[in-house]
Amino acid sequence: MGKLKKIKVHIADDHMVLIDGIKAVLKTDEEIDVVGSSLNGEDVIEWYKSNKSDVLVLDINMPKVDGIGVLQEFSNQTSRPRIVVLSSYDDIKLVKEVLKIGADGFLAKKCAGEQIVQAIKTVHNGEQYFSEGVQQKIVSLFSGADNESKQAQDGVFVSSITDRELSILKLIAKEFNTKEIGNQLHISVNTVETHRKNLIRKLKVKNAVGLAIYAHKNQLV
Amino acid sequence: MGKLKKIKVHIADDHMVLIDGIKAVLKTDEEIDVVGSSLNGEDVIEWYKSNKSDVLVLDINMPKVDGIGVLQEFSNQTSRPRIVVLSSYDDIKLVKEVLKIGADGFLAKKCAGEQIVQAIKTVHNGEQYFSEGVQQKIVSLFSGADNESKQAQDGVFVSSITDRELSILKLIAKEFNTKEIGNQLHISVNTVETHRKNLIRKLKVKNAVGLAIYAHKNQLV
DNA sequence: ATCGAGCTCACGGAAAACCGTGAGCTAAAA
DNA sequence: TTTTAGCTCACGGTTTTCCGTGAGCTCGAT
Repeated sequence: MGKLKKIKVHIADDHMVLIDGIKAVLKTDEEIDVVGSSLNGEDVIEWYKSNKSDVLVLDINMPKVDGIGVLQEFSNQTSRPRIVVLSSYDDIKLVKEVLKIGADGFLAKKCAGEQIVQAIKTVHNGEQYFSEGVQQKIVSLFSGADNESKQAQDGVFVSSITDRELSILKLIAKEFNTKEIGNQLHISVNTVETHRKNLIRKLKVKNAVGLAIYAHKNQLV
Repeated sequence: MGKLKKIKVHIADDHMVLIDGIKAVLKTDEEIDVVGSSLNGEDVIEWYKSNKSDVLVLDINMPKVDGIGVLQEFSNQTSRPRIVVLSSYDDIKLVKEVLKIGADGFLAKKCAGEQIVQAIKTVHNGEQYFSEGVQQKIVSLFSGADNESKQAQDGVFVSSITDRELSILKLIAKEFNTKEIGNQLHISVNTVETHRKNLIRKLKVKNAVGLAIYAHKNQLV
């Protein structure tokens, strides 16, 4: 029992049912030890100020500070845990985003419980781990013919939206209209319309409803 | 071991991680036995054609047939399991909806794992179970002064939307505009606008974006 | 048999969203 | 230092949404 140096894991998810569930699953594995858990991003950051773990299982959709925020917090720290992102959606855009800011693995929640064990061990071993559907999507992106692959990237990898656009996107997804957004941000309605226009183009949706849906799917609200 | 007649439980959720997690949690309880699980509503209905359980833990947001659909399927059956609805959102409107069509309990996913054990035992015992936040909301609705309570009900309990309105709502949430919806349903754009108007009024939102958000929050898509 | 709920449709006007296009400013990157 | 990316704003025209109001039809409940 004292022989193995267990992998210390911290779990962050706003659904306590899921945390308790994952804990119960991981308890069956001898190499893994759950040393902490958090219900929101703020608590995660707080926890790591006075504790440390080898791996962090991180949900994207959390109150206060979300998974993205936590990743950004860790991004300029030298000593940080390996991070497995947990998400309801296996959205390739989201995968790209979180990889860019320091995630080591990506696990869709639809995966079997056993996979989370595998994911933790894999990232702890210094490799990257992706659940099946994600893996396939990534591969298919780079397996296309040369001329097609560039277009495919244009189509799938969104030219990332700017900070300002993100603000507008969030407000649109909160049911505010152009005039109200302009007032809140102290900018002209014309400017808001320009941003909305660019968002619609970049995110390849048809209208404000599409933007709101995108925002909700990507847990921006 | 053979002494206790265990409570047979079936779990339905589209996230296998959650199923495996709940299974692991329930395994620690001597009175409960997980006898099956499903990843979508169709499988749930299929399973119960040749099996039975005492309690069904049912997620609302599932592909193919969602939790609502499963409840409706059970609603006119004599022999059906007690049902605990599991949902990401502790939306009082949703609670009212599922209770009306036969749910026995309502558990928000943010609850602790232990609560699911309690919920299963409670509904199996013939009582209703609600997680804390939901309980509070229900109580607060009926604890108000007489003159206020009626208004409060008007505000919180939505005058339920009709089947046709639901169809339109779903299509709006899929980014279709009025003309497209009219074509798909073979009705006039005027009619679609009427339905949309009534939806905006009934759901107390400001515009189509609000409708889309409502639809997504309530997992109608 | 009457009543109400649900679905259908129409019309007209106001408001908001949508679209293209062009352009000035600033700060950071090449 | 030149260039680029991001934020800002304007304008005119088209399309869509929003809103009130009224009305006919059907079906099931009272």
